[in-house]
Amino acid sequence: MKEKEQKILDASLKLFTERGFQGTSTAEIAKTAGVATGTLFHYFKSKEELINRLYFYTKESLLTEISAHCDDKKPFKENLKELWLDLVNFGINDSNKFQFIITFHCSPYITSLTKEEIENKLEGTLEVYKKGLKEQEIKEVYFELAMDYLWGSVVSTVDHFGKYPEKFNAHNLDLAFELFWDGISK
Amino acid sequence: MKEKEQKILDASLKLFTERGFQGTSTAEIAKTAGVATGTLFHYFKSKEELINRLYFYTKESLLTEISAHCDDKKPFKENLKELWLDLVNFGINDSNKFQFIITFHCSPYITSLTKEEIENKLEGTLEVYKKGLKEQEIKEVYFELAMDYLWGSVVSTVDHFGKYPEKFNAHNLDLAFELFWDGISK
DNA sequence: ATTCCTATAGACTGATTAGTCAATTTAATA
DNA sequence: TATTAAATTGACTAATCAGTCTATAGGAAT
Repeated sequence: MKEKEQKILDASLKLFTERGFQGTSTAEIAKTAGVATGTLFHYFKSKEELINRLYFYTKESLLTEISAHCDDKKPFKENLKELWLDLVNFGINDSNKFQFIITFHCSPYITSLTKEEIENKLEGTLEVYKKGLKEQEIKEVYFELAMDYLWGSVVSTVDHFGKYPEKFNAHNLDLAFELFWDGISK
Repeated sequence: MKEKEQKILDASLKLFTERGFQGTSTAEIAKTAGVATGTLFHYFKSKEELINRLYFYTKESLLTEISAHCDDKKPFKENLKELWLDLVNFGINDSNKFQFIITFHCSPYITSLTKEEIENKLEGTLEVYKKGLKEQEIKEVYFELAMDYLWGSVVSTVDHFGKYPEKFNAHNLDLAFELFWDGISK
């Protein structure tokens, strides 16, 4: 990826997250990225293409962070905790990307094509869960409900420690995971 | 409240939720409400005042819906379930208001004054929780974490049934509550 | 050296925006 | 009925916006 293209993505991520899509002008993005508006439209044919590429880029970052969490030697709870912790840590350390994802995941500017492309990449992650289900360690709630419960727990945990940074430590992180785990386990 | 003022609030709620704050023009709001732009600015001195009054109004609606859930004769779990169900049902039945609240609760357009005013009204709701804590029915997680866990569970449940409306029935609602309850209870 | 393509710049444009203002209608009161 | 204040209108304006266009600069290939 070209250097200026990356600068434009970084600037957009920051500004879209802070002020929203319509609240951010392409002129501001160009200025923050240190390029001319013409350069922005050279790499991205419209503001909408820019936000779609940005959505794809942030979701890819998230997926990279959470790959490979199914070590058959470890107990299921441990595998699941690693996944949960990776998601929460991504939310806290890469908070701009995480906030962008949750703000724009149901935005009308993101085309369904963009969403499909990235959702397809998510399949692997689900393996952990399927294993736990097979081993009957977790409740027999249907798959979609369990997944939304997992994601909801991650989002509310990240939001919580964003609101109370002084509470962020290993002990409270364990507490938050146990809330999630005791809900989902048998 | 004057009739046209209410029409303007209703139109704003719909349009802000669908297209965002910056994505909605005052001209569109006025047209949807069936008034002239001059009338809009007669009742609301700016677009920002409009969204702040709307935030206050939607949060008041939410609070009205969830009042008085501490019947000492009933077991704690039942009281808490009523509160949880009222929140979830509000999210599903008044989905515009609910979506507006979660979309704009950390928006820069809502002043901290507006937020304070409404948060103060929330105190009463917490009584249920305090009772359960005293009776040692729930885990000794600190107060703020438990509250954020409760709200997170409500949001993810509402989102879930919004995504899969065909799954919305009493049985699955109970399932979703049990996920929450088994997390928080001892 | 010449050709040709990509990268970069920033002035410019037509469209849209939040908010104003002077004129008019409505409603209430004296 | 006459008077006055509040409600309502929509044309108007100055500012801002997304995207275009023309002009250069650089570098690779011939």
